[in-house]
Amino acid sequence: MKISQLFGQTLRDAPAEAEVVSHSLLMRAGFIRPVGAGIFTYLHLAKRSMQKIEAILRQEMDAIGGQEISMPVVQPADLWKETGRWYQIGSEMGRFNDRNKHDMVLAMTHEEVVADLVRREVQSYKHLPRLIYHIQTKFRDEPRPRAGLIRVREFTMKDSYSLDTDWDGLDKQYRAHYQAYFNIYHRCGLEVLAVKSDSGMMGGKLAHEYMYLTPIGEDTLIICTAGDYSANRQVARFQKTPAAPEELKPSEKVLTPNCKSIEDLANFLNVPKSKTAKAVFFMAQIPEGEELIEKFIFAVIRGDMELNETKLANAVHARDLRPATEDEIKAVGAVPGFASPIGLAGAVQGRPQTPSRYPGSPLQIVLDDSIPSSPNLVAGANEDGYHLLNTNYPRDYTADLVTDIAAAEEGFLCPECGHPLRMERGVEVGNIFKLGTRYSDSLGCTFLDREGQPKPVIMGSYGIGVGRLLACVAEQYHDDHGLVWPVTVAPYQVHLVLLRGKNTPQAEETADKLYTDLQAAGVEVLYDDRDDSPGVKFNDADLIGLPVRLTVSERALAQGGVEMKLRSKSEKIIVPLAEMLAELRAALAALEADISARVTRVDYNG
RNA sequence: CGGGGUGUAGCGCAGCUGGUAGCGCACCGCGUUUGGGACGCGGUGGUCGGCGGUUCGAAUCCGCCCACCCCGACCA
Repeated sequence: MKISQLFGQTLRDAPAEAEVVSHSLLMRAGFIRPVGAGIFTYLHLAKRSMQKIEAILRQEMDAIGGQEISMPVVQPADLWKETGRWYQIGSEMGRFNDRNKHDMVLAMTHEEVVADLVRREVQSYKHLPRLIYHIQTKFRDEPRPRAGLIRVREFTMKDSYSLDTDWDGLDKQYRAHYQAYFNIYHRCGLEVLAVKSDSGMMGGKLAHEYMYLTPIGEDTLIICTAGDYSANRQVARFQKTPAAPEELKPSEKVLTPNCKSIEDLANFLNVPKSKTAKAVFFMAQIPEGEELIEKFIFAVIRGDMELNETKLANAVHARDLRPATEDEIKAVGAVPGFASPIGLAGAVQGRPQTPSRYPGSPLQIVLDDSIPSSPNLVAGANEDGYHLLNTNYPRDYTADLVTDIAAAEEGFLCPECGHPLRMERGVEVGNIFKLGTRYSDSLGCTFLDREGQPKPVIMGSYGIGVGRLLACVAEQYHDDHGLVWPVTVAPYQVHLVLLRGKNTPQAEETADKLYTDLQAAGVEVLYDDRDDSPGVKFNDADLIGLPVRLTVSERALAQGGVEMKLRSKSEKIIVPLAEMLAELRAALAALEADISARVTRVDYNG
C-alpha cells in the first residue's frame, strides 16, 4: 500500500476525548475513527491488524478441534424468551421490532442461537463432542463506553462453544481453551493473567477471565504475592483473621450518640473494628419459579471488613441487588446507623428461618462467616443512639444464611498459602465459562446416550474481543513517538520510506523497485511515497509503528544501500540492495522467533 | 441513573463585560526546500451542538433539549 493512496491520514493532535494512550495513538495513527459513543469505524490499518488477530484466533481454535461457523447478529427474541434472558437482561440488550412487530434482539452473545442449533442438530452421543466457533459482531448497549476500543458498544468477538456428553469432556475442552487462549495472547505479544471469575449473567459453574494488567483496567484483581492464587475481586477469597476465643458475655445496651459508622463506633467505645458487627442493607430481585421476588437482604459482616456485593448476590441467588433506601430499612424494623438483626422479627430465636409475612418485603438475614466465630461483638440495638455490647450468634439472633460475603483487600492473606495479597487493575481480554446445562436445559438440548437415555448436552462458552485485544496490545507496545507493534499484529511488516533526492531520480527509482520486489516476495509493505519532508515521514513511521523501517535516500545509497531500522530499536544499518530481501527476512524471522519464544505451556489454575 | 466537565473549521484551541468569528495545525495553488512534524506568497473551509426566549442586535445573557468526555452505579 502506498501512503499516498491510503484512505485517512495521521493526526498531529489527538482528539481531546482520547484519554488513554491506546485510544489516542490509534486515533492519531489513523487506525480508528469514532462514529458514536462506543462505536468506531476501523480504517484500513486497524482492519489489517484485526485480520491478523483473527487469523491467530482461527489457527488456535482449529488446533483444538474447532470448526468455524457464522451465526446471525439479528436474532428473533423468542429464543431469548425461552432462556429467560429476554426478561433478565436489562437495557444493555439492543431490541427492536421487525416490520411484523416481532421482537428482535441484537446479539450480545450467541448462547441462545448455539443452543437452538444444537437441539436441532445433535441427537446422539455420536454427534458429540464438538467445538464450534465464530467471529462475529456483537452489540451491547453499555451504560458507559470508555477508553477508546477498551469498552465499546459494538465489537467483534471470537466466541466458541464446546458441546460434550459429560463433565469430563467439558473439562477437557475447557482446559484446551485455557491453554489455547494463552497461546493467542502470547502470539499477539500480550502478557495476561488468568484469574478465577464470577460467572455472572452467563450462569454456569467455573469461569476464568484473562486479564491484561494495567492501571486503566476496570476490573480489580486480587493476586497472591507468592503466586499461589489470583481471582477477580468479585469472587476473591482470603483467610479471615480469626478472633481470639473468649467467654460469651451477657449483652448490654450502651449509649452511643451519633455513632452511625463503624469508624465512629470503634473510636467512641475504644474497641477495634474487628470487635464490631456491621449491618448493610440491600433490596434483591430473586427469581422464584417464573417470578421475580423482591427481598430485603440484611447482611452482617465484621466491622474490619467490607461487604462484597457480588458474593452476596450469588449467595442469595439474586439477579439484581441495590442498596436499600432509608424507608425500606425502617420498614423492617431496623434503625439505620444503629441496626442489627437482634430483635427483628424473623431473626428472633424460635421464629421461622425464612420470614415472609413481614411488612414490606420478605426479609433475609445473611451473615458473613466471620461473625459466628467472633465472640462478643458490638452491634446495633435497633434504637436510635444505642448499641449492644457482647452480641453473639446464634445466642442472640438467627440468620437465614451464613457464608462468605467479605471483600478481599490489599494486604489480606492468600487463601492458599497465607502470604499477603495485592490488588491490581486489569482489562478483561477474554473469558472461558463452564456453562454446564444452563442453556441445554432451558432450550432442550438433549442427546441419546449409549443406553438410549436422553441426556442434556454439557456446554462451555469461550470469548475473546478482537478490538479490545488490539487496544491492549497498543497499551503494552508504544513509546513517546507512537505505536510499536509486535510483528504478528502489525498491519504491515515493513514501512518503506522514500526520501527523494534533489538532484537525481535514483532514490525514487530504487524505492519504487524495492516496493514491487518486496511485494512480489510476499512481504507486506507500507510505502511512504508522499512528497513530504523527512521529518513528517519519520514521525508518521514512528506513529504507525510497523516493526521494520526501510529508508531509501541519496545518503543511504551513497553509503551503499538502504537503511534498515527496527521500530523497537535505535540502531540503523545500511543494507546493500542485493542483500536486502535476505536481511529483511532474517529480521522478520528474528521478530517472529521472539514472539514464538513467548508461546509456552501455562499451568492450569483451576 | 447520580455527580462533574465540554460542545466555535477535519484536529487542537481563543473569543463569552452582547455589535454579524479568529489563531495554530491540516487541506488547495505557486515557488523554494528535502535525514526527524521546513519556508514564503496566495487560498478553501464555520446555520458558533439544537430549539425557544430576552434584546434594535446573541457564539456571548436566560430556559429546555441533545451529543460527547470523566468519576461513580452498572456491566457475558
